[in-house]
Amino acid sequence: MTLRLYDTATRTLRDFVPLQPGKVGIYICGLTVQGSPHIGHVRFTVAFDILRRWLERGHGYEVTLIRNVTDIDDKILAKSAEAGQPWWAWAYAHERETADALEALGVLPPTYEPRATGHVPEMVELMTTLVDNGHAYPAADESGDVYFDVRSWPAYGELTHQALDDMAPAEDAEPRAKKDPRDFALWKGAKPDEPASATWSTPYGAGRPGWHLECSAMARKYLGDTFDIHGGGVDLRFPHHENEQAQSRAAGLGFARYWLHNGWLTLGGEKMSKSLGNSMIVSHLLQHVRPVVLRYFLGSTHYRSTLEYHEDSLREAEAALDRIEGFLRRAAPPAGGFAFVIDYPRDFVEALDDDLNVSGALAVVHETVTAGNKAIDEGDDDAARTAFQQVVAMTDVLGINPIDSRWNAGGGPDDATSDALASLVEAELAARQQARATRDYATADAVRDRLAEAGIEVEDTPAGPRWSVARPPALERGESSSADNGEPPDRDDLRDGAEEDS
RNA sequence: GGUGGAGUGGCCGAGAGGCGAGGCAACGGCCUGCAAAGCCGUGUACACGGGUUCGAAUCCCGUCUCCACCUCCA
Repeated sequence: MTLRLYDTATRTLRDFVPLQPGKVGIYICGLTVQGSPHIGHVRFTVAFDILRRWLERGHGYEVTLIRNVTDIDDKILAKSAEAGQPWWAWAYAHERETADALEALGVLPPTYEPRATGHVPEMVELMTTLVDNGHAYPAADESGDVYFDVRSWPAYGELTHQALDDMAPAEDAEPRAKKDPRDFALWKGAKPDEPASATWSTPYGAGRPGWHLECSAMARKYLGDTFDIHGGGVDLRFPHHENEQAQSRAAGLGFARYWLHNGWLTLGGEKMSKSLGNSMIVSHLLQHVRPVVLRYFLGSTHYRSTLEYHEDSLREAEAALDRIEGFLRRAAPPAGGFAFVIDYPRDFVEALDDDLNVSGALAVVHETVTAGNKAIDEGDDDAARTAFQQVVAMTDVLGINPIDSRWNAGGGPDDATSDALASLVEAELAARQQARATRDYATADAVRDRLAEAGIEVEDTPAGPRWSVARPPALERGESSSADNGEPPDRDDLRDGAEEDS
């Protein structure tokens, strides 16, 4: 089977053929660690995590995944100054928070996660190449800025299919010494009010890197001059990715062979932004909902589509996931286990190979769950076991296997406590069974009610009663907005849309 | 002005000329002492107007609406 991916550079579905057989290099633009990530910020990590898992598990590729951390930029400097902290402390705190959120969501760590500030020499080298070959120039004023000369690169605009003359020129707050208003900064000269720790010296003066240059330099360092896939959110297509490609190719590098861009998470039909307050911050939301439920929601639709979040989204995700989990627990393998065979249903493979159609893949998961439940009802152990294996294999690829120990590790009672609880519940259930045997249903139901009050759910099955500790339901209706009560809005909430940050 | 994306049933969401993806919700049934879980069934969905076709949600023409990007947003 061939994996086909939609390449936004050519706007076509292309067969994926890696540069080197058996290996795939992927660069994804990571987050600028200027604040706490909201769920819109992390959608792309789930989307590309599924791509990575499918390349590895479905196709056997060895994947090198690079996701950078932009740990210096205007907003980090501004916000840290406002908070009275060093910029690097501010950046690191949010880098940690982001990493924790992604870890909670089961996003596999990238092969390398380079920080921009750790790669200044590589950036300066790239910049020097561009100045030397005439595609970049130091600003004529004394600003210390270095600009890319878009007029010197006829292919500029190629990635996003725009003609240079049709682009609206930037309305800079302060006029800059650019040859063309569309020239973009490779390097930003140091400003007097900025901390000295935020500047590095270069042949063109002291300053700090521009955003675009970072990614070109880091992609080259870890993936080579030419690599397979470059991914990111659609908003990064222009200017960021256009600029990356222009500067890298102008420097003689092949750069990315396929471009993948993911769609938005929307709320009320509009792009999620920070003006929502804190309710959508991943760490806040995870106080109310299991990580696997949020992961299911974020990964439930095609990566290029917008994904609409509404107040019932997480409850729907939880219900769907509970159905899958219910089947896996019903079909739990014998204590001794069995030889596990990875066996993806054909339709599942076709769905994911078709530009990662996760909705189609999830449909196969649910159909397999239905077939498995039916097999259990009919006592067809072989069919039930096959379905069990398939559902585990498929949900592992999507990162939503509800019985994966990663979702259940930590936070629970220790073994001794669990054992004690089990003996108490089982004593109660034995009494209830005895009552049921003598048709004393009042007593039997009283036991069940008592257990329910303690948070123990009981289900009668042909094999006898089963019990489990009930979970609190995901996010009650409206809770997402009330979660913010009493908290002052972010400063950004008070600004207009042009200042929205993400 | 330029460049993209999108309008599918109560909701979320795939699909892309003929067979109603899937999930959530709802209703009915089977099973159950009763529940729960599970299974079975129930919907006449494709923004609007034309056209092509034996057949259009899907192709063509036109219209409307929404969203995004256009120099540091995932």
